[in-house]
Amino acid sequence: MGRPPCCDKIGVKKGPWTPEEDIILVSYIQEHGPGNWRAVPTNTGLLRCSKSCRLRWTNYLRPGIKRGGFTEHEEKMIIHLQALLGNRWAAIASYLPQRTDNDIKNYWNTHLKKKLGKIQENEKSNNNSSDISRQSISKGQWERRLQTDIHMAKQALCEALSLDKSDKNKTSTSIFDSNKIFGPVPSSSTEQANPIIQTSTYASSTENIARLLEKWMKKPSTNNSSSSQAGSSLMSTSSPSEGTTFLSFNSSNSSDISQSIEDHDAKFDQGINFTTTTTTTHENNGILFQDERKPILDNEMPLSLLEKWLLDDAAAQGQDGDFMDLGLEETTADLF
DNA sequence: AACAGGAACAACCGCCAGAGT
DNA sequence: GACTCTGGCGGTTGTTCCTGT
Repeated sequence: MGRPPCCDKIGVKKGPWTPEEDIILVSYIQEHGPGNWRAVPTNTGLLRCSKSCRLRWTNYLRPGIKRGGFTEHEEKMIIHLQALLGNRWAAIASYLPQRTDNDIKNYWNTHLKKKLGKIQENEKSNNNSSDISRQSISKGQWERRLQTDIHMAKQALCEALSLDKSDKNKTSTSIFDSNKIFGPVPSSSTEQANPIIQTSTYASSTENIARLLEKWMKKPSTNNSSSSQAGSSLMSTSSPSEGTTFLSFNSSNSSDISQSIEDHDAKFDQGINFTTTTTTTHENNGILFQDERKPILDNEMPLSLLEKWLLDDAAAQGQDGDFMDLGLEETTADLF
């Protein structure tokens, strides 16, 4: 009946990981690859539960993680994505390939939330009612636009897949669930206008968000990604195994590592996709590592496009401004 | 130099959906 | 179909570091 327990709670070590534990874990994953976390503690002798091993790997040891201060560019992306997606840190992190959801969550809670709070207080104290009303109007506009585009996307997909229209009445078989991805939509007349949104389920992957948003993109971006400082920040961390595509227990090869980051970022900026499990041919002290950077899925727009959309005031709106002109621009503008 | 308070971040906790048996 | 576990996620906590007094 069922699976055996992943670990017994007795004798499980808690608290900060030691460098020795990190090395053991990295060595094991290097040999067997990530996954099957249940087997990790038993096979490595680590007195950690499988969950702890997984978290340590995904949040700290995984190659390609960028640590250190967030750039202004990343801050803006997080703020916009948070406004759009809510506290769906994993979804937000999928658009910041070198950041973990935990990192983004922490950064939001410790930095950005406070910043935004202060700004909102300032706005309140200024009692700028006209701005507030304009914000709410703009927000309604982009929500409607969002729903409309979801609707259109669903229709297009239904046509493409030749779905039976009767499926629209079945919540379990419909395709999109805007509530799941975008959070509950405020009650408004748009619910009637787009009833499908209420009753659908979503394919539950962030690339779908990108697909939905793709039509808002007007032109390919030439933006530089936010990762230009990845190399320095990566190597400045204390963990012996931190790095990018390739891990090294000594950091003597930092120039190679930095170069590797830059190479990847260059591809990133050019919109060239690479996948989660791309095995690199780079060798460092005879050790091969798999590239575990977050995937750019086949149907996902290049990150830079999304960044362009997020950061370019005019990218997704007309001169009047209808989508991103939701007060956030004003709000976030004060931040920087 | 010592202390207090706040900031930053790593890690844990609890919940949930999906999958294995 | 029921039960149990895994993996993922978001929220929260605990510890360490930093800064001001």
